[in-house]
Amino acid sequence: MEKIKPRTLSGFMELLPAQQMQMERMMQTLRDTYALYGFYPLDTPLIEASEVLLAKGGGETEKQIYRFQKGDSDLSLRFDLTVPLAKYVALNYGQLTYPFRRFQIGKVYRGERAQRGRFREFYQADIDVIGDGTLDIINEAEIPSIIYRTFSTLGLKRFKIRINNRKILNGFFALLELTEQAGDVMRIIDKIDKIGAEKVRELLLQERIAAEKCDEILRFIALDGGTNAILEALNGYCGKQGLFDLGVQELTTVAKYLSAFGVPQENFAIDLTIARGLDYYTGTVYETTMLDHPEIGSICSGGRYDNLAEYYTDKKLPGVGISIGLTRLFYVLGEQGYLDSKQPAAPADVMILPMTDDISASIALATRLREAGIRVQMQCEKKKFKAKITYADKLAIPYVIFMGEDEIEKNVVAVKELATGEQTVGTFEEAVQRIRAGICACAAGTVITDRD
RNA sequence: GUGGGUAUAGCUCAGUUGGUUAGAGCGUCGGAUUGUGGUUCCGAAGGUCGUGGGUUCGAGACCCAUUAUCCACCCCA
Repeated sequence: MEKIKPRTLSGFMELLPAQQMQMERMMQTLRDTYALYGFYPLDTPLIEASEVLLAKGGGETEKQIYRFQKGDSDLSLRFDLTVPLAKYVALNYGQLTYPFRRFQIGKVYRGERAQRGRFREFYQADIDVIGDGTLDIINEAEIPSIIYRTFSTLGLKRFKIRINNRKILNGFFALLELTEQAGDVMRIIDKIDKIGAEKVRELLLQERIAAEKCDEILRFIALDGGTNAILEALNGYCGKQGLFDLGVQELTTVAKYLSAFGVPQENFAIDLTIARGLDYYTGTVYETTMLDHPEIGSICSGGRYDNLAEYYTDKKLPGVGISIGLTRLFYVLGEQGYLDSKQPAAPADVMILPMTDDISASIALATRLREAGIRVQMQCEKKKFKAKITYADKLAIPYVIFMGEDEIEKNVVAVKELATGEQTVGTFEEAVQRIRAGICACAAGTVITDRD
């Protein structure tokens, strides 16, 4: 019979078992960290009615969405977690308590061309806080502190959360009478890291923006010298434009509370070039990059939006949130050699190797070990001894317990640590103790090995 | 959507200006070694060279088409 060649679609990440273990650990770290800040977990369908997902209409998302027909239904795969959140909140408005804090880790789909670090199916890990009518600015400082803790817990050190406020940019553009082109200008200046100031100037000129205004913009977004210096310089521009002044005030507050939340100076910075392409952000915007790998681009971004669910309800629902591109982050970390290989990603702590025809004693032992919280795998295939122990070795299972006639008769447990070859024979309790000690020694928190 | 590259064993790849029977490393399986793995040694299996057509006495190689895939742009996590 002709075989069909197995293949995985381009842009879809599929991992081998050991890598998947690392991915799962990373996800668990995110869940645990988010939970520390009092967020509800949320899960929503991968598929939604197209009219719901595309309520906003137009633009890139419409081109990139996976859309299909099933019977008479027009359906689409979600392309982010924010739109489903908006739908969810609008739908369950009356049953939620505000501010509503939720986190969601899930796959999203974008039908664009795959490339390095760019996937068509990928995980996003989102947190958002949604207010009913109002939402305090303090949330905009808390969010980056969660990013900080998340990345720190993962084991990353050399990253920077860059912050800006759209009101400042919009206000500034208004001062230059560029309100009409604000969206285009933002998209262009957002690229400055990648293409440089000269190119940005060219692109701005192409938008038919006067040369002196281009220079004004470039001079403004280049403001630098640390948080305090930038805030001071921004104050110099105040008093001419209401929105601008409000933005400066917000940014000042966010910067102040960021420190209070314990984010170290070296891990955040005000950066007026951060604009974010998406046009629904209205205030604070975030972008997080790895200092040693700026070419990767943003690994986490988000911001403040004033009207989450405007396409579904008249209720005003302001929010602030961030999204970590988990698949890209994982891919990039793996490629850069950051993923911790010292921690073997074993599916079990111990493998029992029965050597008798009747394996009842081995089963009983496995059950007792599992009750003690130890992950156990039994190797009961009819294979040679060598094959069985090789199996444990390949899976990086650290301990093997031999259950032969001698051990059963004397009611002892023979534990061998594969890495050292050291083998001990003792009571069940001694075995548990030894295995537990071994697991603890290598199971401390982090997933990533960062370089200082 | 635009531009460029690649397609040979399960994986990574080599294959000379077109010339007999298409190779290596890794992996897999068997053996040395039936209650002690990793190393070593010996052996084996595994390929209609992406697909279709063309040029030629002769094509894995050259040409055309097609599909897949990668990289970059657009846009984004």
